[in-house]
Amino acid sequence: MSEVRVRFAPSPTGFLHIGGVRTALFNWLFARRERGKFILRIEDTDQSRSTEESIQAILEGLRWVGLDWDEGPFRQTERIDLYRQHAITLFERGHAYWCVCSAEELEARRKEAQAKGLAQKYDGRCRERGITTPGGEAALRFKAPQEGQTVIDDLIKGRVVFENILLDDLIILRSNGYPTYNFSVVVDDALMGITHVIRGDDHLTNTPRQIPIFHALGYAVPRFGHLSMIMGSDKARLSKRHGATSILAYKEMGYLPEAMINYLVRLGWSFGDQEIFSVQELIEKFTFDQVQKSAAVFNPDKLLWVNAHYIRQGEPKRIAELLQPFLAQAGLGDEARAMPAGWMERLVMALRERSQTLVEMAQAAVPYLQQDIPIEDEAAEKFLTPAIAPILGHLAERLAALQEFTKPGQEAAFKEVMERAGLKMGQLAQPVRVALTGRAASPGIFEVIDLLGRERTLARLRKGVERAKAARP
RNA sequence: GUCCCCAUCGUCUAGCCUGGCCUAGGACGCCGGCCUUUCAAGCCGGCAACACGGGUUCGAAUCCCGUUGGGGACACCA
Repeated sequence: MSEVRVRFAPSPTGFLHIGGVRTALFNWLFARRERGKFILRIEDTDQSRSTEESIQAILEGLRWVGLDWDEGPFRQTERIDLYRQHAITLFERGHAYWCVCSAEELEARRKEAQAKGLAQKYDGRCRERGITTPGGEAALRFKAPQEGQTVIDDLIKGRVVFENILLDDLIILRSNGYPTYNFSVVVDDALMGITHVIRGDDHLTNTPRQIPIFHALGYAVPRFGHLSMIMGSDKARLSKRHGATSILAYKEMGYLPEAMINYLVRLGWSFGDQEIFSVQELIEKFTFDQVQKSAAVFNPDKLLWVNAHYIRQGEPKRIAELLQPFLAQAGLGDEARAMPAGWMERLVMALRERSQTLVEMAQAAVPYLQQDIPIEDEAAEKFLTPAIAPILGHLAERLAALQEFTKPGQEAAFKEVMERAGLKMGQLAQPVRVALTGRAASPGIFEVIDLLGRERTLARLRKGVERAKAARP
């Protein structure tokens, strides 16, 4: 049984987007499950549009989501000679011919054909010219078969049949000596021993163009699997118009890589009713026959839910580490680092049930890290009233008098103050919450006290008393 | 225009291959409730779909044909 070899072959003409990551993920999962190889190949033969920056963004994006590759990254621009050699071989064997039609002529003919409602296909006028050594600019065209059918037994779509009469004589070598996509892919897939070509749906019609090239070159044809596209809420193909589509943008928005993986895999693949999968589980369970044939709409709300799930379930220590850059961005990096060991983990445990992203968590962390906190007007108006001032003052006294500043003592203090004032927990806790955090919503009040510690708790409580006294009745 | 792919709640999907167990299940979101020191989380409940039309069959979400709708491809881009 030969080894499974799959590849992810992005073109570096922009950032790595969500759809690309999903394609890479399905390839990677299949490779890992089959104990095969996952190969990374950069298709940068478009000189004018490829950038080094894009290449780096692709590598960084893949690393972030944990899709490690076994071979590569190979770059097609470093393999140009290989393509030329193969192209010449094809010419020598009579499978290709020189074409001297200019790009302008071709464009004009194409437009004319379109206007007349005819097939937009090369008319083959250079096919029989038998040019052996082109004088000026010339491109090499592949002689596509014009009879019979090309059948694909697709891993996902099933049997797909194309009539060869529809096949165009594709240019395989441009007049500038560079190979075109449909040719370099075939040469690389063949030479790299790719056994399964798993790629986007948009390549399905390229497949019947590529298969004859494999044949002409005398190489084995790999198996193909075409994944459906991911669309935006307007059912149009996902693009910049739909907001963040770069995988790294999600990192910056505070999403966890495992959440991205989990969400993306469920976009088109399923395992019964299960929603949450660890990567290990995915490797064990992933199969192509559970991959959906139809396109899927990207749903940001569900991604958010998955992310919140992983924030809640994650190791507090790790979440705390991942949170650090977001705190730094909020100007609280130094404060966070100054906290005693284990404190950040307690903070994470207190905030994780209320944070859907790390950005949200960083915002929620402000009252516990910042020295002076603003008190939201609406919250103060509602809860820091003159009537509550003496009661808060009393609570501050009781807390200050505690021998040990621990939860049982704090609870006793609250209880005593409540009884004396004839208040219920909610009536006391809300004003305290506003005084301590400046907000009307927060983790449990004793968790807040624990995070703030004795000094800050007492200071903020006293400050709250002043604010309450000064409030309009 | 030509060719190709696709079609279950608003969205992701189970079920379809191997018709009856489907008065179509789960998840996100939404609505209501419970819990409760707030907000969440959690739990319980609700709303909501087999695109349409023919066939095949005792019986079709499931098989076949057509229609409609959506997507993709038709470059010296990838």
